[in-house]
Amino acid sequence: MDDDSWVPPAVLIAVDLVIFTLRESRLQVLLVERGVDPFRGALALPGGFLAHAEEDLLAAAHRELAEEAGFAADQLHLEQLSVYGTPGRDPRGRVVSVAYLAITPRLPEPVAGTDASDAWWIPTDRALSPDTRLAFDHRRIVADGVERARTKLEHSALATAFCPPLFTISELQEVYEAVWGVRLDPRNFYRKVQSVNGFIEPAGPVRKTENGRPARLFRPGPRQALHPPMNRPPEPGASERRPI
Amino acid sequence: MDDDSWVPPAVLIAVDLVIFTLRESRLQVLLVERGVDPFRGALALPGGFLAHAEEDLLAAAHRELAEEAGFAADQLHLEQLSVYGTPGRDPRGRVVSVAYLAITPRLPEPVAGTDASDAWWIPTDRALSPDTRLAFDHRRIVADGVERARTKLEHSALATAFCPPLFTISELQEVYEAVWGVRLDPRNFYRKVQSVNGFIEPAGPVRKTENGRPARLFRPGPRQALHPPMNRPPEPGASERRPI
DNA sequence: GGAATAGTGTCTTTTAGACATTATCGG
DNA sequence: CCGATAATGTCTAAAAGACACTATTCC
Repeated sequence: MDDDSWVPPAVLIAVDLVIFTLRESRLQVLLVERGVDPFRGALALPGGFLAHAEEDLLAAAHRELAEEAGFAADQLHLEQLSVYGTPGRDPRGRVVSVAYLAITPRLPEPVAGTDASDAWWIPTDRALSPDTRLAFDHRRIVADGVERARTKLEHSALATAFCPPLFTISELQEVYEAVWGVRLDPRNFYRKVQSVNGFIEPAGPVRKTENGRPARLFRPGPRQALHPPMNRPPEPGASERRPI
Repeated sequence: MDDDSWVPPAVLIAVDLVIFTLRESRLQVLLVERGVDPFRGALALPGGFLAHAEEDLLAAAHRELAEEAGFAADQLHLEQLSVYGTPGRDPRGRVVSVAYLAITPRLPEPVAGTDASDAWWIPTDRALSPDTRLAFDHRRIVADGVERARTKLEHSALATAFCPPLFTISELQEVYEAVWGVRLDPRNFYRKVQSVNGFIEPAGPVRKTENGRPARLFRPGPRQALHPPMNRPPEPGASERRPI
């Protein structure tokens, strides 16, 4: 196997961003239309190659976040999702891509300062449908991101990242319903979410108007990991419970 | 930023393996003593560079698994843990390393067919202690692996991977106690583990001897994700429960 | 018999889930 | 008043946790 002339192969490193938000009560992902040729015209996740050999992966992700989606550097929390390095995944050569997950509160219609081609918020179920053509293996990356978001909602305070700095419990419930794709009982949700340690805390006796009775406002609590976790209702598909 | 002469930087790709097992009722990790110069003499995770530019990441991990730890190719399940690519992490240059997690049942004393330098099973708490010198950022990788194993034990049937094909409920409990670092009530554990869907299933009316009453044998069930999950006791550190 | 581990039963407390009821807004 | 949403209360069923007890082996 080894001989003296062997040197390890060098490959290209890319970062891809799965940026989620909530719009129209649906989980949506930011996609850009590719203007250059591998998959020109197809939708793709924001991302790109490392700028130089000394650039940190997370720094590259933040740079792409600013360049392609107009988000200020540390405006958003980025979390590593997974790595995608199958040899054939990029026709230009061997590319290993590190995917990052980011969450943002509701934003004004299009995306702020898009540098490159146009960027759109696309509902994840539409992005994942076979009708939508996504570049590279980005359909799988989006699917992994959705799955990650779903489980993180159970065990972490991630849901508050979808909300503005002050939010009502109904708004928080909307996040859970959209990401999990289920309906939850507002009364039980109300109780549950307040019984979990430092998940959310009251933000003054302030209130807010809309249609019915004004709701109290809350802000994210100090606790990042939720104990006990939020309970995701079981999928109706599989038969649960032991036979005896 | 862009100009026509710019080309993306190429970096070296490595894979590192976090291989866990249970020995002496403790969670242990496989480490090899480095025989070559960056960190020569220090302990490190098994791993290495891609063999060639077309090698798949998972295939590279399996190859290293065989070369450095003597495990047959698909004898062990590998799962991606995380990526480590901080610019200074390898003195030889820019290296991005993909870490994989693997679990193996108890094995005979040293490691089977170690090709390279010597390999040892080291208890994770010792590997993570400041006294132990680990190469590169491998202390962090081991720490991430332990954390991953802990949470996977809650929600997946991973614990059975620590056990031989047929095992007793006590043996399974030993896994949970070692990885979580807690004591569990054998009677409640017994009930709980059997009430979770397809987690484990009885393997004939067979039995086994040791010291007291013979125990029934079980084999891993079909279910990979556990519903409901196993409950990890809360750390005694933080004050739990809402104040009112 | 005793020591040791396996397995069962029972009780109490907590939690999840279903759902009635009251409260506070804008008309 | 009505409609709408927020917030609280109440009941029931399920699950978690504590722990007594019985069962089966070896000595």
